[in-house]
Amino acid sequence: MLDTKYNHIDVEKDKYNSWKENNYFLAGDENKTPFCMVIPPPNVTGVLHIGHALDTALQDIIIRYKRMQGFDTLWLPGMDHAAIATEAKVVDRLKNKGINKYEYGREKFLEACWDWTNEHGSVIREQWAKLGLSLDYTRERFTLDEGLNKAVTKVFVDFYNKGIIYRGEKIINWDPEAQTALSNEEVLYQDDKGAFYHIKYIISGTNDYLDVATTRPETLFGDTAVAVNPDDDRYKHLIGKNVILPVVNKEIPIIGDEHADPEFGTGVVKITPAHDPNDFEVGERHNLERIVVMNPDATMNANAGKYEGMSREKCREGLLKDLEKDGLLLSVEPMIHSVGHSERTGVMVEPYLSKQWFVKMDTLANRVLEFQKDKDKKVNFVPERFEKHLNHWMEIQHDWCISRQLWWGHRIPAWYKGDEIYVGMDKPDGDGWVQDNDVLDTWFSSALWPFSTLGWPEETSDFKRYFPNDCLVTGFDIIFFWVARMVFQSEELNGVRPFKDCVIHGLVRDKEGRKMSKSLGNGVDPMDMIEKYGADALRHYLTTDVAAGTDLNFDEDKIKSTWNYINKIWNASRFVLMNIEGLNDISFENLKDIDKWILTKYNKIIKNVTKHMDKYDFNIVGSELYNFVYDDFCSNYIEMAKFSLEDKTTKSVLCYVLTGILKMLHPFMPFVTEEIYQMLPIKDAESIMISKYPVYDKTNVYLEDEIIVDDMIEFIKAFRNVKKENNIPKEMKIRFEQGSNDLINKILKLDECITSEELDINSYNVISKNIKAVIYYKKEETEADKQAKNKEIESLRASIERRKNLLSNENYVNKAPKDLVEKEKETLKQEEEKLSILLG
RNA sequence: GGGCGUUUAGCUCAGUUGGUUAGAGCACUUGCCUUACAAGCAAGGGGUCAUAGGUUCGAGUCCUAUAACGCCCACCA
Repeated sequence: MLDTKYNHIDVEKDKYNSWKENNYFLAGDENKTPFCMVIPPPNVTGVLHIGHALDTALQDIIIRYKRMQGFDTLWLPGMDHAAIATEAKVVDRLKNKGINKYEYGREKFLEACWDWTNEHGSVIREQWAKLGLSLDYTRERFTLDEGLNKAVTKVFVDFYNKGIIYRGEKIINWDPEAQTALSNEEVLYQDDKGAFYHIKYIISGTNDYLDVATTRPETLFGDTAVAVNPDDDRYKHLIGKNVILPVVNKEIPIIGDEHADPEFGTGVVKITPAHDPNDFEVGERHNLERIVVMNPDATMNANAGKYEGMSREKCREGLLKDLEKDGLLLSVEPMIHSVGHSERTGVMVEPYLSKQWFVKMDTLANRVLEFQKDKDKKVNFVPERFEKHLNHWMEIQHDWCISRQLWWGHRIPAWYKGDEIYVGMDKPDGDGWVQDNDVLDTWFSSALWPFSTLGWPEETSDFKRYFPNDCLVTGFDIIFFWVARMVFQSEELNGVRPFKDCVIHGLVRDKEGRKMSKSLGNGVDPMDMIEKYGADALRHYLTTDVAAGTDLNFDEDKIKSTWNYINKIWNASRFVLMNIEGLNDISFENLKDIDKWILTKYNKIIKNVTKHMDKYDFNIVGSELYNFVYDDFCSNYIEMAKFSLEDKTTKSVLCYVLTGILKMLHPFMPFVTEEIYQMLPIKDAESIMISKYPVYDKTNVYLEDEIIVDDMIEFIKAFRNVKKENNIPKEMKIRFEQGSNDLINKILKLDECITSEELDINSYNVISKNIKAVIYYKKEETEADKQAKNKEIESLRASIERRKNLLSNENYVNKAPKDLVEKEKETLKQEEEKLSILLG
């Protein structure tokens, strides 16, 4: 027998391993229709956070639902090597041991990375188990494993041969801390305090000057021109002349270029082609020299003259002083401007001229935009609005910088000998070839994840069976990083979308709505929550609290109340199990009104739940089931069934409906539902997770009987209300004028009422649709009672008035659905009757 | 500058194709240890659905404008 209290620790112990050992997580039943999802591979940098718990719980709900519906479900696990993130962690770890990465050497460093990966990988696997995720571990992959490495290399080589991947010298985002290039997505912009520094650039051979405004004076050493707009009347006569670059004292030309906006600043722009992407383009148009003035660590190089070796900040300070001394600093105008920072290290990103590898985006992106117009080819976003995010990103079409100056990752399959480049799967023949030192952006490999994990580029049976995937679940914050790239890669390499549906969820924030972060210390460890309330409560809370796609403000009190909900389910099950011992088959003979009533409600719930599960509307499913469990099943059916517990039909219905409830709840709360399922006397499977999901059965829908019991419930509620609101004493008598009912007597314990005529001093009417009764009791009507009665009469009159108006409105009667109008008429009739009784 | 989201009870949030009196949890009031559950049960209080217009017989829901807050993208010499 079950304990009186739900104990999540006991319930969740050992179940996961038994599921796993029984191979319930395994895919591959060829008799079934395949359904496949791949997990967004977590970084091996650390442990899972609450966002992972949400993300994976959603996926487990989908996969368990589909599995119970009879699909051959594959949910493929794996992890991401997370190039820059992991490398930073390992560098730190070595640093703590007094080891420098470069002195340590590439090979040994990579070994340290693998150690890290193995340690954290097993922690993550333990956490997946705690969460109850039904992942097929026989197919687990790692973005840096042999097969995926091969896939990545093949894509690189093929793309190079097709001209989609190229090597070029361009301005890229440089992280001076990690000392690597970054993609645009890895740069976060934030508003910083800065200033517009107005500097005097003397026009050669005159005493005149141009007022050049800049936010980055220290890049002055790389200036190779000054630009004005060719249509700017103030300056256009100067085009072709030279100015003297301050401090450096060399002549640079004044050029005319559209880039100079006459409306902005002074209308004069210094051009630094090696340190600004716009200037780079201007430089290309005018064939200007590119002078790099910084080292990779963002200290100034020899081109900065006496400032060589200083940090960019120190250089700026010194330079401004010198300019001021020479009278060349005209003014300093404070301003707020947004400055790019590295997503990973947080330092200010330096636009930096450098030779890198790029993916050419235009063709790839345009194909995605085309596919999204075709309903059979597009990725269906849930909620739909996120499709706009994808399309928008595709329209921007910045080429993707994919090389990273790191060691941990897929090494670029390019070899150099003098000016020669060779790109191929293996090292070229002959001596003197040196492989590119760099590795690829970690997202380059995860972009292939939906198919590389299934064996691609080999035509494996898994690939043929499970690709394209059916669904992918992830947060909106990585649509650009990951979803977008999977989509264009798959459409280029396979000619199809990588997955049919893409379910997007929001961020888990703290209670105040702030982003969780290390610096605020407001993060929540999902493992702590599991310890305190169980994975079932955590999963149900995270996946049903807010509407799809919106952020969730984490509130521990709500998990607590979810625990209470589970305790309710536990106790309802306890009651059912206590009363159905020995039941060995389900019999629906001689169904009573209440049996028909609950079966009808139950089937309606199945229909609704299935519909919303299919639309990934889990919060709606959650509240539908919650209301069904509390109101229909516990408060009403169980309470009414208590008077016919010897009846086999009652036992059958209790068992049948409870089983269905457990099954529909199972995807959300796998552990407790399994625990209870195992105790049922009648089961259709050895585990609930491989049992059959409930199906709507119209032969068990009885609309007439539903109305009868609904009416009884309404009456019972009204009776209790009247009794309480009017302070009616226990000594009373009740006389039914219509719809007298044994069950009502029992539930309201009316048989216990004293029936002496002496009580006949005061009376009160209780009516519902078809049940009418009068309560007689011995108590003088007080002033408060009278007032309450008057208040009720007033509100009834108002309601009748409103309804009469509505029904006399021809437009309403003609246009509104007929059954609705009928209902209104019915309600009006009742209200009028009630009023006349009240008025005596 | 462009786009998106949010605004509903004291707090956190639901609200499906427009349709009776707008829901839940927590908090609050009152009464109950009614042998499934006191971490519970029963009954109740609390909302001019951000504002202003419009469409409609009917608007929390659709349209237009405005405001506040949040997010994304672009630009920022």
